Amino acid sequence: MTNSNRKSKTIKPENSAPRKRLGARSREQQIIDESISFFAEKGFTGKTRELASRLGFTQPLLYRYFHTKQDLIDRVFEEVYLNRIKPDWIVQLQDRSRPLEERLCEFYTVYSQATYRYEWIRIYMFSALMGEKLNQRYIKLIENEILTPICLELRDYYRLPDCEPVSQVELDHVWVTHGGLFYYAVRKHIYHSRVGNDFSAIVSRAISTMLAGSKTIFSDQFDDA
Amino acid sequence: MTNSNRKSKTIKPENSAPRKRLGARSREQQIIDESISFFAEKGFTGKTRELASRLGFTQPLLYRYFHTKQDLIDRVFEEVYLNRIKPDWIVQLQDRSRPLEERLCEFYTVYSQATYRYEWIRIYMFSALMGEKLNQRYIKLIENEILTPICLELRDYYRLPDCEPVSQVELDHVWVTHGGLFYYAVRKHIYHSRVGNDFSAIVSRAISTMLAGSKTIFSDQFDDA
DNA sequence: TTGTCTATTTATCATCTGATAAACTAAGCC
DNA sequence: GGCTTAGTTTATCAGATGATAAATAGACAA
Repeated sequence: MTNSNRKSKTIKPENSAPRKRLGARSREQQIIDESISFFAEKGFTGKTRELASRLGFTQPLLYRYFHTKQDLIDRVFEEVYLNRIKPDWIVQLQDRSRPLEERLCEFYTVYSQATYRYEWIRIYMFSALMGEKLNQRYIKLIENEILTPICLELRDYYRLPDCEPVSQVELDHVWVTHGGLFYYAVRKHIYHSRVGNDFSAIVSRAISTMLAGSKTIFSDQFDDA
Repeated sequence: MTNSNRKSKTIKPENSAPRKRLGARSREQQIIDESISFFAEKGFTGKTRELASRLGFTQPLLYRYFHTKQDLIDRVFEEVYLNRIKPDWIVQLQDRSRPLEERLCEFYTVYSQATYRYEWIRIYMFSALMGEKLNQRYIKLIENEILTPICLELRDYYRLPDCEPVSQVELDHVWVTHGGLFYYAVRKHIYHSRVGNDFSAIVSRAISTMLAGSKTIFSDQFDDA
Protein backbone atom coordinates (compact mmCIF):
# COMPACT_ATOMS: atom_id res chain seq x y z
CA MET A 1 0.00 0.00 0.00
CA THR A 2 2.84 2.33 0.80
CA ASN A 3 4.45 1.12 -2.36
CA SER A 4 1.37 1.33 -4.56
CA ASN A 5 2.00 4.86 -5.75
CA ARG A 6 5.69 4.39 -6.32
CA LYS A 7 6.46 3.51 -9.86
CA SER A 8 9.72 5.34 -10.31
CA LYS A 9 11.98 2.57 -9.12
CA THR A 10 12.87 0.95 -12.39
CA ILE A 11 11.04 3.08 -14.90
CA LYS A 12 13.22 6.13 -15.40
CA PRO A 13 14.67 5.96 -18.91
CA GLU A 14 12.63 8.81 -20.36
CA ASN A 15 14.08 11.21 -17.82
CA SER A 16 16.58 13.01 -20.05
CA ALA A 17 19.05 13.94 -17.32
CA PRO A 18 20.69 10.72 -16.11
CA ARG A 19 21.58 12.17 -12.74
CA LYS A 20 23.70 15.14 -11.92
CA ARG A 21 26.55 14.59 -9.55
CA LEU A 22 28.03 17.68 -8.04
CA GLY A 23 31.15 18.16 -5.99
CA ALA A 24 30.65 18.81 -2.29
CA ARG A 25 31.63 22.45 -2.46
CA SER A 26 29.43 23.53 -5.31
CA ARG A 27 26.50 21.46 -4.03
CA GLU A 28 26.74 23.11 -0.63
CA GLN A 29 26.77 26.58 -2.15
CA GLN A 30 23.89 25.65 -4.40
CA ILE A 31 21.88 24.57 -1.38
CA ILE A 32 22.59 27.79 0.48
CA ASP A 33 21.65 29.93 -2.50
CA GLU A 34 18.38 28.14 -3.06
CA SER A 35 17.64 28.10 0.66
CA ILE A 36 17.87 31.88 0.83
CA SER A 37 15.35 32.17 -1.95
CA PHE A 38 13.17 29.42 -0.51
CA PHE A 39 13.06 30.61 3.09
CA ALA A 40 12.61 34.20 1.95
CA GLU A 41 9.42 33.13 0.24
CA LYS A 42 8.07 30.57 2.69
CA GLY A 43 9.56 31.57 5.99
CA PHE A 44 11.62 29.28 8.15
CA THR A 45 8.78 26.82 8.55
CA GLY A 46 9.25 25.86 4.92
CA LYS A 47 9.57 22.11 4.57
CA THR A 48 12.83 20.40 3.76
CA ARG A 49 11.16 18.16 1.20
CA GLU A 50 9.92 21.14 -0.77
CA LEU A 51 13.32 22.77 -0.62
CA ALA A 52 14.98 19.60 -1.90
CA SER A 53 12.40 19.33 -4.64
CA ARG A 54 13.26 22.84 -5.81
CA LEU A 55 16.90 21.88 -5.86
CA GLY A 56 16.11 18.86 -7.99
CA PHE A 57 17.18 16.15 -5.59
CA THR A 58 15.74 14.17 -2.71
CA GLN A 59 15.31 15.42 0.84
CA PRO A 60 17.84 13.22 2.68
CA LEU A 61 20.65 14.64 0.59
CA LEU A 62 20.25 17.93 2.45
CA TYR A 63 21.36 16.15 5.60
CA ARG A 64 24.65 15.15 4.03
CA TYR A 65 25.57 18.83 3.81
CA PHE A 66 23.78 20.20 6.86
CA HIS A 67 23.39 18.18 10.01
CA THR A 68 20.04 19.75 10.92
CA LYS A 69 17.57 22.15 9.37
CA GLN A 70 18.57 24.71 11.97
CA ASP A 71 22.19 24.46 10.81
CA LEU A 72 21.06 25.35 7.32
CA ILE A 73 18.96 28.24 8.61
CA ASP A 74 21.94 29.51 10.56
CA ARG A 75 24.02 29.51 7.40
CA VAL A 76 21.29 31.48 5.69
CA PHE A 77 21.37 34.02 8.52
CA GLU A 78 25.11 34.36 8.17
CA GLU A 79 24.80 34.94 4.46
CA VAL A 80 22.12 37.59 5.03
CA TYR A 81 23.62 39.49 7.93
CA LEU A 82 27.31 39.10 7.25
CA ASN A 83 29.31 41.82 5.56
CA ARG A 84 26.30 43.74 4.42
CA ILE A 85 27.63 47.10 5.53
CA LYS A 86 30.91 48.08 3.95
CA PRO A 87 33.11 50.24 6.21
CA ASP A 88 33.98 52.43 3.24
CA TRP A 89 30.40 53.66 3.05
CA ILE A 90 30.72 55.21 6.48
CA VAL A 91 34.06 56.71 5.58
CA GLN A 92 32.54 58.35 2.52
CA LEU A 93 29.61 59.52 4.62
CA GLN A 94 32.00 61.49 6.81
CA ASP A 95 33.96 63.14 4.04
CA ARG A 96 33.17 66.77 4.80
CA SER A 97 34.81 68.04 1.65
CA ARG A 98 31.59 67.13 -0.13
CA PRO A 99 28.04 68.43 0.48
CA LEU A 100 26.16 66.40 3.08
CA GLU A 101 23.09 66.07 0.89
CA GLU A 102 25.18 64.43 -1.80
CA ARG A 103 26.87 62.11 0.68
CA LEU A 104 23.58 61.00 2.23
CA CYS A 105 21.99 60.33 -1.14
CA GLU A 106 24.98 58.33 -2.21
CA PHE A 107 25.03 56.37 1.01
CA TYR A 108 21.37 55.40 0.80
CA THR A 109 21.81 54.43 -2.81
CA VAL A 110 24.55 51.91 -2.13
CA TYR A 111 22.96 50.80 1.15
CA SER A 112 19.61 50.16 -0.47
CA GLN A 113 21.19 48.27 -3.34
CA ALA A 114 22.79 45.93 -0.84
CA THR A 115 19.80 45.35 1.43
CA TYR A 116 16.50 46.39 -0.12
CA ARG A 117 16.17 43.14 -2.03
CA TYR A 118 13.38 40.61 -1.97
CA GLU A 119 15.39 37.87 -0.26
CA TRP A 120 17.14 40.14 2.19
CA ILE A 121 14.15 42.16 3.34
CA ARG A 122 11.95 39.12 3.89
CA ILE A 123 14.53 36.95 5.62
CA TYR A 124 15.40 39.95 7.76
CA MET A 125 11.76 40.38 8.80
CA PHE A 126 11.13 36.66 9.30
CA SER A 127 14.17 36.36 11.52
CA ALA A 128 13.24 39.49 13.47
CA LEU A 129 9.77 38.10 14.15
CA MET A 130 11.41 34.88 15.34
CA GLY A 131 13.41 36.91 17.84
CA GLU A 132 16.76 36.10 16.29
CA LYS A 133 19.58 37.69 18.20
CA LEU A 134 21.47 38.45 15.00
CA ASN A 135 18.74 40.91 14.14
CA GLN A 136 19.13 42.82 17.37
CA ARG A 137 22.88 42.91 16.91
CA TYR A 138 22.34 44.26 13.41
CA ILE A 139 20.10 47.05 14.68
CA LYS A 140 22.77 48.09 17.17
CA LEU A 141 25.27 48.06 14.33
CA ILE A 142 23.06 50.38 12.31
CA GLU A 143 22.65 52.76 15.23
CA ASN A 144 26.34 52.84 16.05
CA GLU A 145 27.88 52.73 12.60
CA ILE A 146 25.36 54.58 10.48
CA LEU A 147 22.80 56.65 12.36
CA THR A 148 25.12 58.06 15.00
CA PRO A 149 27.61 59.24 12.35
CA ILE A 150 24.72 60.79 10.44
CA CYS A 151 23.64 62.66 13.56
CA LEU A 152 27.15 64.01 13.94
CA GLU A 153 27.20 65.12 10.32
CA LEU A 154 23.87 66.85 10.86
CA ARG A 155 25.28 68.74 13.83
CA ASP A 156 28.09 69.92 11.63
CA TYR A 157 25.63 70.79 8.86
CA TYR A 158 23.65 73.00 11.24
CA ARG A 159 26.88 74.37 12.74
CA LEU A 160 26.09 73.06 16.19
CA PRO A 161 28.62 72.12 18.87
CA ASP A 162 29.79 68.54 18.93
CA CYS A 163 30.62 67.93 22.55
CA GLU A 164 27.82 65.83 23.97
CA PRO A 165 27.06 62.27 22.96
CA VAL A 166 24.29 61.74 20.44
CA SER A 167 20.96 61.73 22.27
CA GLN A 168 18.04 59.35 21.86
CA VAL A 169 16.03 62.26 20.48
CA GLU A 170 18.52 62.84 17.66
CA LEU A 171 18.73 59.13 17.00
CA ASP A 172 14.96 58.68 16.88
CA HIS A 173 14.72 61.56 14.47
CA VAL A 174 17.11 60.13 11.91
CA TRP A 175 15.44 56.74 12.47
CA VAL A 176 12.26 58.23 11.01
CA THR A 177 13.94 58.97 7.70
CA HIS A 178 15.97 55.80 7.75
CA GLY A 179 12.87 53.74 8.57
CA GLY A 180 10.81 55.62 6.04
CA LEU A 181 13.23 54.60 3.30
CA PHE A 182 13.44 51.04 4.58
CA TYR A 183 9.67 50.94 4.57
CA TYR A 184 9.74 51.48 0.83
CA ALA A 185 11.33 48.05 0.57
CA VAL A 186 8.78 46.60 2.97
CA ARG A 187 5.94 47.90 0.84
CA LYS A 188 7.56 46.51 -2.26
CA HIS A 189 8.72 43.08 -1.13
CA ILE A 190 6.48 42.22 1.81
CA TYR A 191 3.24 44.01 0.97
CA HIS A 192 3.70 43.49 -2.78
CA SER A 193 2.40 46.99 -3.15
CA ARG A 194 2.72 49.34 -6.08
CA VAL A 195 5.62 51.69 -5.38
CA GLY A 196 7.33 54.43 -7.34
CA ASN A 197 10.04 52.92 -9.51
CA ASP A 198 12.60 55.69 -9.19
CA PHE A 199 13.87 54.97 -5.72
CA SER A 200 16.90 57.23 -5.98
CA ALA A 201 14.51 60.12 -6.55
CA ILE A 202 12.57 59.14 -3.45
CA VAL A 203 15.80 59.06 -1.47
CA SER A 204 16.78 62.42 -2.87
CA ARG A 205 13.48 63.99 -1.81
CA ALA A 206 13.53 62.39 1.62
CA ILE A 207 17.08 63.59 2.32
CA SER A 208 16.36 67.05 1.01
CA THR A 209 13.28 67.28 3.21
CA MET A 210 15.12 66.09 6.30
CA LEU A 211 17.98 68.54 5.81
CA ALA A 212 15.66 71.45 5.09
CA GLY A 213 13.32 70.74 7.96
CA SER A 214 15.33 69.36 10.88
CA LYS A 215 17.35 72.36 11.91
CA THR A 216 15.21 73.27 14.92
CA ILE A 217 15.06 69.66 16.08
CA PHE A 218 18.82 69.47 16.31
CA SER A 219 19.20 73.00 17.63
CA ASP A 220 16.77 72.35 20.46
CA GLN A 221 19.16 69.72 21.76
CA PHE A 222 21.56 72.47 22.81
CA ASP A 223 19.17 75.16 24.01
CA ASP A 224 19.46 74.42 27.68
CA ALA A 225 23.05 73.21 27.56
CA MET B 1 3.53 2.93 27.13
CA THR B 2 1.37 5.64 25.75
CA ASN B 3 -0.38 5.69 29.08
CA SER B 4 2.75 5.55 31.22
CA ASN B 5 3.13 9.29 31.54
CA ARG B 6 -0.52 9.98 32.09
CA LYS B 7 -1.39 10.18 35.73
CA SER B 8 -4.03 12.87 35.62
CA LYS B 9 -6.96 10.60 35.00
CA THR B 10 -8.17 10.05 38.53
CA ILE B 11 -5.69 12.05 40.57
CA LYS B 12 -6.80 15.62 40.31
CA PRO B 13 -7.98 16.71 43.76
CA GLU B 14 -5.08 19.07 44.46
CA ASN B 15 -5.99 21.11 41.42
CA SER B 16 -7.88 23.95 43.09
CA ALA B 17 -10.11 24.79 40.12
CA PRO B 18 -12.50 21.87 39.61
CA ARG B 19 -13.22 22.77 36.00
CA LYS B 20 -14.53 25.98 34.59
CA ARG B 21 -17.52 25.79 32.35
CA LEU B 22 -18.08 28.78 30.19
CA GLY B 23 -20.99 29.70 27.98
CA ALA B 24 -20.42 29.39 24.26
CA ARG B 25 -20.29 33.11 23.66
CA SER B 26 -17.78 34.07 26.29
CA ARG B 27 -15.62 31.03 25.54
CA GLU B 28 -15.49 31.93 21.88
CA GLN B 29 -14.46 35.50 22.64
CA GLN B 30 -11.89 34.25 25.12
CA ILE B 31 -10.39 32.01 22.46
CA ILE B 32 -10.19 34.84 19.95
CA ASP B 33 -8.57 37.18 22.45
CA GLU B 34 -5.95 34.67 23.48
CA SER B 35 -5.38 33.63 19.87
CA ILE B 36 -4.50 37.19 18.92
CA SER B 37 -1.90 37.30 21.65
CA PHE B 38 -0.68 33.79 20.88
CA PHE B 39 -0.33 34.12 17.12
CA ALA B 40 1.20 37.58 17.51
CA GLU B 41 3.98 35.99 19.51
CA LYS B 42 4.44 32.70 17.68
CA GLY B 43 3.20 33.40 14.20
CA PHE B 44 0.49 31.41 12.50
CA THR B 45 2.46 28.20 12.72
CA GLY B 46 1.86 28.21 16.47
CA LYS B 47 0.48 24.85 17.58
CA THR B 48 -3.12 24.38 18.62
CA ARG B 49 -2.10 22.34 21.65
CA GLU B 50 0.01 25.18 23.00
CA LEU B 51 -2.77 27.66 22.39
CA ALA B 52 -5.25 25.47 24.25
CA SER B 53 -2.77 25.03 27.07
CA ARG B 54 -2.54 28.81 27.45
CA LEU B 55 -6.29 28.99 27.57
CA GLY B 56 -6.33 26.40 30.31
CA PHE B 57 -8.20 23.68 28.48
CA THR B 58 -7.49 20.81 26.14
CA GLN B 59 -6.84 21.08 22.42
CA PRO B 60 -9.96 19.38 21.01
CA LEU B 61 -12.18 21.96 22.65
CA LEU B 62 -10.91 24.54 20.16
CA TYR B 63 -12.59 22.51 17.44
CA ARG B 64 -15.96 22.88 19.07
CA TYR B 65 -15.77 26.63 18.48
CA PHE B 66 -13.76 26.75 15.27
CA HIS B 67 -14.05 24.10 12.64
CA THR B 68 -10.42 24.38 11.52
CA LYS B 69 -7.32 26.22 12.61
CA GLN B 70 -7.62 28.37 9.51
CA ASP B 71 -11.11 29.44 10.58
CA LEU B 72 -9.66 30.66 13.84
CA ILE B 73 -6.85 32.49 12.05
CA ASP B 74 -9.40 34.13 9.77
CA ARG B 75 -11.29 35.41 12.79
CA VAL B 76 -8.04 36.81 14.16
CA PHE B 77 -7.45 38.62 10.86
CA GLU B 78 -10.90 40.09 11.00
CA GLU B 79 -10.34 41.32 14.52
CA VAL B 80 -7.03 42.89 13.53
CA TYR B 81 -7.99 44.53 10.25
CA LEU B 82 -11.59 45.40 10.90
CA ASN B 83 -12.64 48.87 11.94
CA ARG B 84 -9.16 50.01 12.75
CA ILE B 85 -9.46 53.31 10.95
CA LYS B 86 -12.27 55.54 12.18
CA PRO B 87 -13.80 57.76 9.46
CA ASP B 88 -13.88 60.64 11.91
CA TRP B 89 -10.09 60.80 11.95
CA ILE B 90 -10.03 61.64 8.27
CA VAL B 91 -12.77 64.22 8.76
CA GLN B 92 -10.72 65.90 11.46
CA LEU B 93 -7.64 65.70 9.25
CA GLN B 94 -9.41 67.80 6.64
CA ASP B 95 -10.72 70.50 8.96
CA ARG B 96 -8.89 73.49 7.50
CA SER B 97 -9.99 75.79 10.27
CA ARG B 98 -7.13 74.35 12.31
CA PRO B 99 -3.38 74.40 11.54
CA LEU B 100 -2.26 71.42 9.47
CA GLU B 101 0.63 70.64 11.76
CA GLU B 102 -1.77 70.29 14.68
CA ARG B 103 -4.14 68.12 12.66
CA LEU B 104 -1.38 65.80 11.48
CA CYS B 105 0.05 65.37 14.95
CA GLU B 106 -3.37 64.61 16.33
CA PHE B 107 -4.09 62.14 13.57
CA TYR B 108 -0.89 60.19 14.09
CA THR B 109 -1.48 60.15 17.80
CA VAL B 110 -4.86 58.45 17.55
CA TYR B 111 -3.78 56.31 14.63
CA SER B 112 -0.73 55.02 16.44
CA GLN B 113 -2.70 54.31 19.58
CA ALA B 114 -5.00 52.10 17.56
CA THR B 115 -2.40 50.22 15.57
CA TYR B 116 1.12 50.52 16.95
CA ARG B 117 0.53 47.77 19.49
CA TYR B 118 2.44 44.58 20.04
CA GLU B 119 -0.32 42.27 18.84
CA TRP B 120 -1.41 44.39 15.94
CA ILE B 121 2.01 45.16 14.48
CA ARG B 122 3.19 41.58 14.64
CA ILE B 123 0.05 39.96 13.29
CA TYR B 124 0.03 42.57 10.58
CA MET B 125 3.60 41.71 9.58
CA PHE B 126 3.10 37.95 9.86
CA SER B 127 0.03 38.10 7.67
CA ALA B 128 1.77 40.35 5.15
CA LEU B 129 4.66 37.89 4.87
CA MET B 130 2.12 35.13 4.32
CA GLY B 131 0.73 37.11 1.40
CA GLU B 132 -2.68 37.64 2.99
CA LYS B 133 -4.96 39.59 0.71
CA LEU B 134 -6.45 41.49 3.62
CA ASN B 135 -3.09 43.16 4.05
CA GLN B 136 -3.00 44.40 0.49
CA ARG B 137 -6.54 45.70 0.82
CA TYR B 138 -5.51 47.50 3.98
CA ILE B 139 -2.59 49.19 2.23
CA LYS B 140 -4.89 50.45 -0.50
CA LEU B 141 -7.21 51.75 2.20
CA ILE B 142 -4.35 53.67 3.78
CA GLU B 143 -3.35 55.18 0.45
CA ASN B 144 -6.88 56.19 -0.49
CA GLU B 145 -8.27 57.24 2.87
CA ILE B 146 -5.25 58.65 4.65
CA LEU B 147 -2.24 59.43 2.46
CA THR B 148 -4.12 60.92 -0.49
CA PRO B 149 -6.06 63.29 1.80
CA ILE B 150 -2.79 64.25 3.46
CA CYS B 151 -1.31 65.06 0.04
CA LEU B 152 -4.27 67.29 -0.71
CA GLU B 153 -3.88 69.07 2.61
CA LEU B 154 -0.19 69.59 1.82
CA ARG B 155 -1.08 71.17 -1.51
CA ASP B 156 -3.34 73.55 0.34
CA TYR B 157 -0.66 74.16 2.94
CA TYR B 158 1.81 75.18 0.24
CA ARG B 159 -0.91 77.12 -1.59
CA LEU B 160 -0.64 74.98 -4.69
CA PRO B 161 -3.42 74.30 -7.19
CA ASP B 162 -5.59 71.28 -6.57
CA CYS B 163 -6.69 70.24 -9.99
CA GLU B 164 -4.66 67.17 -10.90
CA PRO B 165 -4.97 63.82 -9.16
CA VAL B 166 -2.41 63.03 -6.52
CA SER B 167 0.72 61.65 -8.19
CA GLN B 168 2.81 58.64 -7.24
CA VAL B 169 5.63 61.04 -6.39
CA GLU B 170 3.51 62.88 -3.86
CA LEU B 171 2.23 59.61 -2.45
CA ASP B 172 5.68 58.11 -2.14
CA HIS B 173 6.85 61.20 -0.35
CA VAL B 174 4.22 61.10 2.38
CA TRP B 175 4.79 57.34 2.56
CA VAL B 176 8.32 58.07 3.79
CA THR B 177 7.05 59.93 6.83
CA HIS B 178 4.16 57.54 7.35
CA GLY B 179 6.48 54.56 7.07
CA GLY B 180 9.09 56.21 9.23
CA LEU B 181 6.57 56.53 12.03
CA PHE B 182 5.28 53.01 11.50
CA TYR B 183 8.84 51.80 11.65
CA TYR B 184 9.04 53.10 15.20
CA ALA B 185 6.52 50.42 16.11
CA VAL B 186 8.45 47.81 14.12
CA ARG B 187 11.62 48.63 16.02
CA LYS B 188 9.77 48.42 19.30
CA HIS B 189 7.59 45.35 18.84
CA ILE B 190 9.40 43.30 16.21
CA TYR B 191 13.05 44.16 16.77
CA HIS B 192 12.56 44.57 20.54
CA SER B 193 14.85 47.52 20.23
CA ARG B 194 15.33 50.41 22.62
CA VAL B 195 13.25 53.33 21.38
CA GLY B 196 12.49 56.79 22.69
CA ASN B 197 9.52 56.60 25.04
CA ASP B 198 7.88 59.89 24.06
CA PHE B 199 6.35 58.89 20.77
CA SER B 200 4.13 61.97 20.48
CA ALA B 201 7.29 64.08 20.54
CA ILE B 202 8.76 61.94 17.76
CA VAL B 203 5.58 62.44 15.73
CA SER B 204 5.68 66.14 16.37
CA ARG B 205 9.27 66.42 15.13
CA ALA B 206 8.63 64.23 12.08
CA ILE B 207 5.59 66.28 11.05
CA SER B 208 7.34 69.56 11.66
CA THR B 209 10.28 68.41 9.55
CA MET B 210 8.08 67.21 6.73
CA LEU B 211 6.08 70.44 6.60
CA ALA B 212 9.17 72.64 6.80
CA GLY B 213 11.12 70.68 4.20
CA SER B 214 8.70 69.39 1.57
CA LYS B 215 7.65 72.58 -0.12
CA THR B 216 9.86 72.20 -3.18
CA ILE B 217 8.90 68.55 -3.57
CA PHE B 218 5.25 69.44 -3.88
CA SER B 219 5.86 72.58 -5.89
CA ASP B 220 7.93 70.67 -8.44
CA GLN B 221 4.83 68.68 -9.28
CA PHE B 222 3.33 71.73 -10.91
CA ASP B 223 6.37 73.30 -12.56
CA ASP B 224 5.75 71.97 -16.01
CA ALA B 225 1.97 71.98 -15.72
C1' DT C 1 -33.30 13.34 43.23
C1' DT C 2 -33.28 12.49 38.68
C1' DG C 3 -32.75 13.55 33.99
C1' DT C 4 -31.34 16.18 30.10
C1' DC C 5 -28.25 19.12 27.77
C1' DT C 6 -23.92 20.51 26.48
C1' DA C 7 -19.24 21.93 27.77
C1' DT C 8 -15.06 19.44 28.29
C1' DT C 9 -11.86 15.63 28.31
C1' DT C 10 -9.85 11.17 26.83
C1' DA C 11 -8.33 8.39 23.34
C1' DT C 12 -7.09 8.02 18.83
C1' DC C 13 -6.29 8.69 13.71
C1' DA C 14 -3.93 10.10 9.53
C1' DT C 15 -0.69 12.77 7.89
C1' DC C 16 3.26 15.53 7.92
C1' DT C 17 7.98 16.36 8.90
C1' DG C 18 12.80 16.27 10.47
C1' DA C 19 16.05 12.91 10.58
C1' DT C 20 18.74 8.28 9.98
C1' DA C 21 20.55 3.94 7.93
C1' DA C 22 21.38 1.29 4.28
C1' DA C 23 21.31 0.40 -0.56
C1' DC C 24 22.57 2.19 -4.97
C1' DT C 25 25.42 4.31 -8.56
C1' DA C 26 28.39 7.63 -11.00
C1' DA C 27 33.27 8.86 -11.41
C1' DG C 28 38.07 8.31 -11.00
C1' DC C 29 42.13 5.18 -10.57
C1' DC C 30 44.85 0.99 -11.13
C1' DG D 1 37.50 -4.61 -16.34
C1' DG D 2 37.48 -4.34 -11.44
C1' DC D 3 38.13 -1.69 -7.22
C1' DT D 4 37.38 2.30 -4.33
C1' DT D 5 35.41 6.56 -3.05
C1' DA D 6 31.81 9.51 -2.44
C1' DG D 7 27.38 11.62 -4.13
C1' DT D 8 22.50 10.22 -4.28
C1' DT D 9 18.36 7.60 -3.54
C1' DT D 10 15.17 4.34 -1.18
C1' DA D 11 13.04 2.95 2.78
C1' DT D 12 11.83 4.01 7.19
C1' DC D 13 11.48 5.88 11.93
C1' DA D 14 9.80 8.75 15.74
C1' DG D 15 7.62 12.47 17.16
C1' DA D 16 4.61 16.33 16.13
C1' DT D 17 0.27 18.07 14.61
C1' DG D 18 -4.50 19.04 12.91
C1' DA D 19 -8.60 16.87 13.45
C1' DT D 20 -12.47 13.46 14.99
C1' DA D 21 -15.40 10.28 17.84
C1' DA D 22 -16.75 8.75 21.99
C1' DA D 23 -16.77 9.07 26.95
C1' DT D 24 -17.22 12.15 31.01
C1' DA D 25 -19.09 15.62 33.97
C1' DG D 26 -20.89 20.22 35.33
C1' DA D 27 -25.25 22.98 35.28
C1' DC D 28 -29.84 23.59 35.32
C1' DA D 29 -34.88 22.19 35.24
C1' DA D 30 -38.72 19.42 36.72
